[in-house]
Amino acid sequence: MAKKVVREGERRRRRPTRQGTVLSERLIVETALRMLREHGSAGLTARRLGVALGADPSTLYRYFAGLDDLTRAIGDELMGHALDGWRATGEWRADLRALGLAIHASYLAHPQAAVLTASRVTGRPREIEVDETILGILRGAGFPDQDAVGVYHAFIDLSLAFAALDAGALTLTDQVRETDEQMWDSTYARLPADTHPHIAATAPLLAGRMTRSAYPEVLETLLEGAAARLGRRARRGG
Amino acid sequence: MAKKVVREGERRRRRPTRQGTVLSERLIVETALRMLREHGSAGLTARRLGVALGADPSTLYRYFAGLDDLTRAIGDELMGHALDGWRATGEWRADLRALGLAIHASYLAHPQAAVLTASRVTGRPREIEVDETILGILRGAGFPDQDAVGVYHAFIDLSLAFAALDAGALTLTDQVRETDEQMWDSTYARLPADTHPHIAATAPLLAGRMTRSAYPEVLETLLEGAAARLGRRARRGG
DNA sequence: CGTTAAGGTCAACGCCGTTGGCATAAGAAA
DNA sequence: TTTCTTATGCCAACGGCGTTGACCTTAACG
Repeated sequence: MAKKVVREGERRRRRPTRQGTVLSERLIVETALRMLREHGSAGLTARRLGVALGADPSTLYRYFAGLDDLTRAIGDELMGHALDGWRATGEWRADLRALGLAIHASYLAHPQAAVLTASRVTGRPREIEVDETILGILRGAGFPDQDAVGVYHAFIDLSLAFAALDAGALTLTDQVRETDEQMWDSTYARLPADTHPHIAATAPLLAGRMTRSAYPEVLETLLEGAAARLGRRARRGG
Repeated sequence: MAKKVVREGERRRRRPTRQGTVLSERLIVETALRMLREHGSAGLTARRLGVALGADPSTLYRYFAGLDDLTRAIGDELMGHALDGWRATGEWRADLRALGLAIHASYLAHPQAAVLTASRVTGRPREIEVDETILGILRGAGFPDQDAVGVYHAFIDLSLAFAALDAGALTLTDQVRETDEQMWDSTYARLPADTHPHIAATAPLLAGRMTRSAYPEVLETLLEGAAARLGRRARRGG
């Protein structure tokens, strides 16, 4: 077996597989992401990944301690994507909004991966970079450390939580998702007004709204709250 | 095979299994919840559930179309638990806060189930009951339908999203979770101040905060925002 | 150029969800 | 009470899974 995983930096011998591919951590993660996108989260298996790479499944254990370890690497890759598509403007509220939406979008672009990784602390480079960036924005905006950490915590968990929730909906098979979405028309819209007056009264509004994400609005509310706190503190002359 | 699932209401013959248990949808769901709690989400398999019930695994297919179907039923059960431990007071903000925390707590009490079900629209009775309740609170508080639906959407998705996120952390095996939590001490606290000044400056605050949920604070922020909107509308004399 | 061990392959283990076929006893009908 | 039907249980099997240990092969270092 793979007694021990060699870290990417210390890897020396790059021996091609029988089918000729030269493996690397990066190649494996990218291939896994592609498979997730194309075949869904149930579509990523060690065996299939092996076939896609042109390598024996057990070879993966030379690079990752197990699928769980691979999962962390995938999560970090998503964080990296988010950061790559973001630029600082110096205006804290706009920057946080943009970064939050970028993280959300990056995860939703790979829903299967998002579901697997959103609740993990990877401690890998790109994740750390994101955290440093957020804290920098907040402290730069004048939030005292205590508040900065509070807003950071709310911000990152909110973003990941919605990423996972919204991604979860996307990972369902087409058929199941359709069933879920039609629930608003088929079940909720037909509840009689005498037993469920409030749902009945708002059914059309619900059907129009519940199939898209509440994340942008909630994020805006959070930023609004943070701005208010910052304002109060400034006015108090803290 | 189980050609067709008989719905609970139409079930007639209650034949005991070889080992003497008399099955029912309810018994199966409760047993599944207990297994999830005791053995983790990887611990719930059709075979093990069969053993726990004293029945052949394939018998489950007489009650549920598959594990996915069982999953929905489990999710609805969690919603039921939340609602059972909640009482209305008539003060909308307190009521929503309590209900949100009850939902969050109910899901966290069964993290493995929460992860499986949080992003599903089950369309089952208890879920519908929760939705009707929330909409009732908001409309009763004077929110016009458009706003009520908006706040409802943010509220329920926020609560489920955090339930899933926080539950996700709890579903990790003890060893993995410890690794994740220690990350704040082992990795983040040791980042040098010259490369990661903001993390370095706030490391102790981070370590103290990141291992608990941000949900209560974020929920409060959301309610604050909703109250503000309601106040503005009232002052405008809407 | 010889040695070493990294990094491949192979075969096997014990799980998994699900299905088709079959047996049997619960409850309706007589 | 007996008979009949069929709901509901059981069994055996399928193909797939993650992971492991033993074994080969060859790239790279001295």
